[in-house]
Amino acid sequence: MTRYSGFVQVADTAMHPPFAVTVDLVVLTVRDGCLQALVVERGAEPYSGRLALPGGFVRPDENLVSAATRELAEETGISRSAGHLEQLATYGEPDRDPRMRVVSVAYLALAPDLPEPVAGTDAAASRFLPIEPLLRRRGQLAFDHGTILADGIERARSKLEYSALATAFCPKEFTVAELRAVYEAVWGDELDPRNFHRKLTSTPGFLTATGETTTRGGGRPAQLYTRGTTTLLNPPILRG
Amino acid sequence: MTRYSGFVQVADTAMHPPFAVTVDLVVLTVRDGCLQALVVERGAEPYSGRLALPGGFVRPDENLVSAATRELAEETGISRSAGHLEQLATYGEPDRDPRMRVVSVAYLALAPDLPEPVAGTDAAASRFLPIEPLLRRRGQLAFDHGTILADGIERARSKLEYSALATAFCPKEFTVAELRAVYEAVWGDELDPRNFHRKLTSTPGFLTATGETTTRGGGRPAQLYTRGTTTLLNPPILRG
DNA sequence: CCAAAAGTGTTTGATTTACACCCATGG
DNA sequence: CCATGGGTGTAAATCAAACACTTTTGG
Repeated sequence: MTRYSGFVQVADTAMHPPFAVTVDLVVLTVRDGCLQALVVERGAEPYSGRLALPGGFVRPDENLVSAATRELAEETGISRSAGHLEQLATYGEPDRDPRMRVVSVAYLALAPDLPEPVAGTDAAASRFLPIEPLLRRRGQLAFDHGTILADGIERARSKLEYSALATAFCPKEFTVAELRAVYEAVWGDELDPRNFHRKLTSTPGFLTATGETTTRGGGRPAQLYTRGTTTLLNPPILRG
Repeated sequence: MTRYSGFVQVADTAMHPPFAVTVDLVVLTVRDGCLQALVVERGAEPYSGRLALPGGFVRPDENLVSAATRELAEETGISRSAGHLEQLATYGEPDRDPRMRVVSVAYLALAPDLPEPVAGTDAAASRFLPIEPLLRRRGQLAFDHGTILADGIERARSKLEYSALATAFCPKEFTVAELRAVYEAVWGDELDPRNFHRKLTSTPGFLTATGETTTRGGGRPAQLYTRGTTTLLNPPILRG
């Protein structure tokens, strides 16, 4: 099988081996009290029928973030403005795709719980699944996507500890208890509601009170907040 | 100017735009009490005569770490075993190289202070320069290497805070004072020698005493240590 | 009024900081 | 014996965990 047919010819006459470049996405959300990841079922060879991460080829005149943003919108309907998007890592083992030499730039996206992937688009084939079974069977995922998924989850967990990233899983306005539920879902640990509340509200610039309250959790009305300007949390929520 | 002459033809008949893939290296060391970065002077267009980061094309059957390791050895004589090497980020703006579409995977390397780059090799053209002037004139660097360098330094600083990475700047055996000098060089801050000593020696598994002592710092002989097995430091050296 | 969740105050123990002090060497 | 840096002890200040207690809603 011909892996690729030639070399890229550039103007200075040097010859460089050609690569295809893709972006792959680890999209995480918190749903039903647990951390879930977005997967698609592959419809074509190789790995037809297997679960894979959403992603696709980078276009000739598109930068990497744009490609990731575009794929995210195409496959989930999530716009860049909600949630959070950051580069994760790049994967380039020569045999990671049996067809040809593909280097994949992986992105990590954190999104609030959405109604459902938008039907009638590519997103129809995509769905959120709890990460525990996915990680246990990571070898079943297409390509090296099991590794990419594990790396993305590890990154998300470690960044949540000492940054305001958890708010990316919440809707625009949220209560302290909703934010706490995110932390508890990500680690499985229980946190003391009272100390958690004090810690976050006493960090200046971390949360911005809207002045509105809600009773959607039951009980006494809770203050609604939006993300503040401070992104770093020092010391972190969980201590090792 | 022809940016590239064609498309990569793969066996399944799909056509994908061809990219060249390179690795670029941010190599840091502590020398003369300050953080320094390895740069080379470019000998060819584009950016001839400008300072650039060491790096080069990824070969057809080579993975990304191997390419980074190879370039590091070729340009500095540093072997993988000394120091530390990790992936930093990937840069893929369509116009970052005027010749063609190049995606560059950047690696961050931390190395102990070496005698000198090995002469008679590619390394002859490379040298360590203090990071302050380089960062001030980051716009002068070839391609987007100013951005890559800044990202690498930021990553190194933030990882040093809460991990054992600082030992990568030290020779195999080192004293607590030598390790403290690394932290002081990286941030410019002064740290209390006594509390610093207590903190590191009381973290189990962080440092391994060799039993040997040295008087190379003057004064009372200091215990020599090697890196321990524990990589994480919690809480970190510097508090925000 | 009761249950449920939000939010505050206070106690206790751990951690950090600052700095006094002793130790072991070279000159 | 003195200067130099290595290393230990300790008290005061700060911070975090645990939990009793008050507040404000819905039913």
